[in-house]
Amino acid sequence: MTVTDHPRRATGRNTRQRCEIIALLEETSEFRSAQQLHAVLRGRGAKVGLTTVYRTLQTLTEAGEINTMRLPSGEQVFRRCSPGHHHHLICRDCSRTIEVVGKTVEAWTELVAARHGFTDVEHTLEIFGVCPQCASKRG
Amino acid sequence: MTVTDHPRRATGRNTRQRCEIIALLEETSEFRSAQQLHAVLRGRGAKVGLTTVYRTLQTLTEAGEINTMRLPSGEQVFRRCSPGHHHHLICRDCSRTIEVVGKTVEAWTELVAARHGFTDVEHTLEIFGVCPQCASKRG
DNA sequence: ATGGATGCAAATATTTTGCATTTTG
DNA sequence: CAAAATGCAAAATATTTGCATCCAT
Repeated sequence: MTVTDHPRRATGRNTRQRCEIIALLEETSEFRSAQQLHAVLRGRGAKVGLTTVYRTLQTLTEAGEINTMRLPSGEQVFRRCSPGHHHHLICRDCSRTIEVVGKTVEAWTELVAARHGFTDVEHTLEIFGVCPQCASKRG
Repeated sequence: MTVTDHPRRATGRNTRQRCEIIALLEETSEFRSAQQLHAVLRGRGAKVGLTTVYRTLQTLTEAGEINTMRLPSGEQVFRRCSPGHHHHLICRDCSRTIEVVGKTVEAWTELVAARHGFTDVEHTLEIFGVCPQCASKRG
């Protein structure tokens, strides 16, 4: 028996700022940095401090409400949890991104981690290549 | 026919600093940050600037002589290339790193990419967790 | 000698923290 | 009201860059 819905844990008080940040995260499932999120909120006229954005994202991450990862540049990016873990197939030229799901990989990483006695396992996998469109443009 | 040895490309001038950095990288295959490497060199009495360490690591990375990745903390870490493509199982607490090889994953990424018509495919996969030692220290 | 390499200091960039003030429950 | 949340400013980190000097080729 597996419970698949996440019970939307309490993450503190419902302040205006927190609600706005959460609402923004709900809009898309794309990864965005704290700075980007803050800029969007400011652009919309919402009065939210950058510090609050950072602190809220941290709280939400700890509560398991959002996912986070690091870009190769070192920036930390966040997105709302999408129903189901997946990876990305990214075009090196045009950045087109395709979401892919892989039971195979999930199982393999679990196995490898378990074999070495690791717990609290997570993983990141990104596939980079050139998409058909960009490949044909090249010749 | 597959060539497995890397031809040790030229990476500029053989300055004392560069030689010392490269020699240090050769000592182990563990991932270390620029700051760590710099501290070790300084500790040994080698006169090398942090800036030079950063610049040398960047040059070596571009030349394909060393591998680099980001820790969840955001720090960039480097290590000499080991022969053969592999992935890492990394402890979130102590950063202990175990190299793992996975035909399964390699095959899966190839398949996924091919299915979408992608070419020139590469991928990155890192597994994060808590190693047995750190887990027991926690209780 | 000459262009690449170095190193200091200063600039960036990102994220965190101290603390006084505001707000939610 | 009390505890939690906010926001500013400043600190802490990590990395990069300007520029004068140095040195390997």
